[in-house]
Amino acid sequence: MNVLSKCPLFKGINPEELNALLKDIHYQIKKYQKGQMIAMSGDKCNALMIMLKGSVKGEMMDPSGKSIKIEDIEPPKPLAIAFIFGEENTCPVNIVANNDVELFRLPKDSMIKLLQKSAIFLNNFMDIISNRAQFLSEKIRFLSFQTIRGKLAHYLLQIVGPVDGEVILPKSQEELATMFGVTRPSLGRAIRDMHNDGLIEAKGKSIRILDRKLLIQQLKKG
Amino acid sequence: MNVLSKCPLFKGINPEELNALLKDIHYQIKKYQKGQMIAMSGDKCNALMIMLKGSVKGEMMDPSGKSIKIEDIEPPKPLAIAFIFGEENTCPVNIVANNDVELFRLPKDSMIKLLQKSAIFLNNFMDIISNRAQFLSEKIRFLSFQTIRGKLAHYLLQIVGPVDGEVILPKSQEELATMFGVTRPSLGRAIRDMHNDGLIEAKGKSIRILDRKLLIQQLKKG
DNA sequence: TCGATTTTGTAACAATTGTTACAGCACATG
DNA sequence: CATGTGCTGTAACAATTGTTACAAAATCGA
Repeated sequence: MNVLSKCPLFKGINPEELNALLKDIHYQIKKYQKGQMIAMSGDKCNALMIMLKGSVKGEMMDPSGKSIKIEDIEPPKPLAIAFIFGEENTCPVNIVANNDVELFRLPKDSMIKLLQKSAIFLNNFMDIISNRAQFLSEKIRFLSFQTIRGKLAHYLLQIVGPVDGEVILPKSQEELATMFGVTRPSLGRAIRDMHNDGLIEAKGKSIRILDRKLLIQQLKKG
Repeated sequence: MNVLSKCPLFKGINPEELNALLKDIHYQIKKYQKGQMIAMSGDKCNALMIMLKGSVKGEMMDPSGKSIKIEDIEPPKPLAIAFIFGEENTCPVNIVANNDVELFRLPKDSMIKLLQKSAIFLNNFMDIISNRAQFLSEKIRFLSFQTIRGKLAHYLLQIVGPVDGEVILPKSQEELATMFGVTRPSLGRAIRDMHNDGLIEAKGKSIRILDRKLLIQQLKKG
């Protein structure tokens, strides 16, 4: 349970306290193999689930069946925590194991007990919920970029940060395209065009910003 | 305070109880005129704000300065409730008064007091937060439609519902376009094309579904 | 009712993205 | 080293959306 005490939900609760809290509470440890579907879009969110091991991806299927990758989640983070309560407490994404996965699972009513028992847990929960809302809100903003070039400019400025230099893209073009909600050849073209226009130097996964001003301008164009 | 007791945050709390709860708590009533900016994207969300009178709109500015209308909010609903806590408790949208507006404003620390005082309030808060997350999630899904026709099919099927017949669009094309994140002439073209293709009959704001099957197919195409 | 303002309808052209297909490259494995 | 797999680069064409501009229609307020 080392990982569990590192979960942001238990911040400020030391391991002894955590054990005491979990004493009268029914939880499970669940395991999944690579590729297994942990939760399907539309399934009920009836439990708190915290990553103990491995990695999962959250994907949203658009109406035509194409997937938009929302994020990868690793320990010690919780899954779909914002969707546990409410009139329609369904999971809005497919959650799939990227590799072998181990989850701490706490049914909803046990979780409610925890919320009532521990003000620290309650406060952490509310912080995390608002962080999730900010994340979703930021995703909306990103999807509102009108052009692939705009999305790319935004993404590159984010991963490169304020210091110029070469970075290695952490994802394949296919994965990035899925994240951007566009097709891979189109993303490749945008990279090529921006390389040819002198904004970046792109060699495979290696990217260097050549003209940060132009890149920021592209960002502002959306 | 009639409106306040109707707010979903106070569901299950009768007016006497509500008065008792608010007794030791510092709140304000704020007024705004049509067009006034109530909160700006990036402003701190340090208070619970509940609509008492009037109507406000939440808009997100995209990088190029174009606005995407997120929603209109009326009494007795709370504003930006999902963003009050967390590391980055900033408001992600501009909130502008559509007309004369009156708000109940409760500073964050007073709100925390309420959460600790009333389990009903706490439960209602968690329900509403999850409802907001579902709403944001649905917005992401909507923005992932690839075509304007797809967005329109989705929107029309939503407002018409399962019963065929003529509906009057509740918003101008310009407003709908803003909501869809597209331009007004392009939206008009999509409406015209779908009219010409026999999916709908469109006369100004009046829309009748002619071929629901084709419309659902269009929805599936994204 | 009239004038002002807003909304709708539309065309033509430009820009961007999607689709399909294939070749070449990089990396891992036997 | 050879082979298989996954990724990248790219072209050509099709489809969709944005932009600009203007006329007509609808709505609103005095």
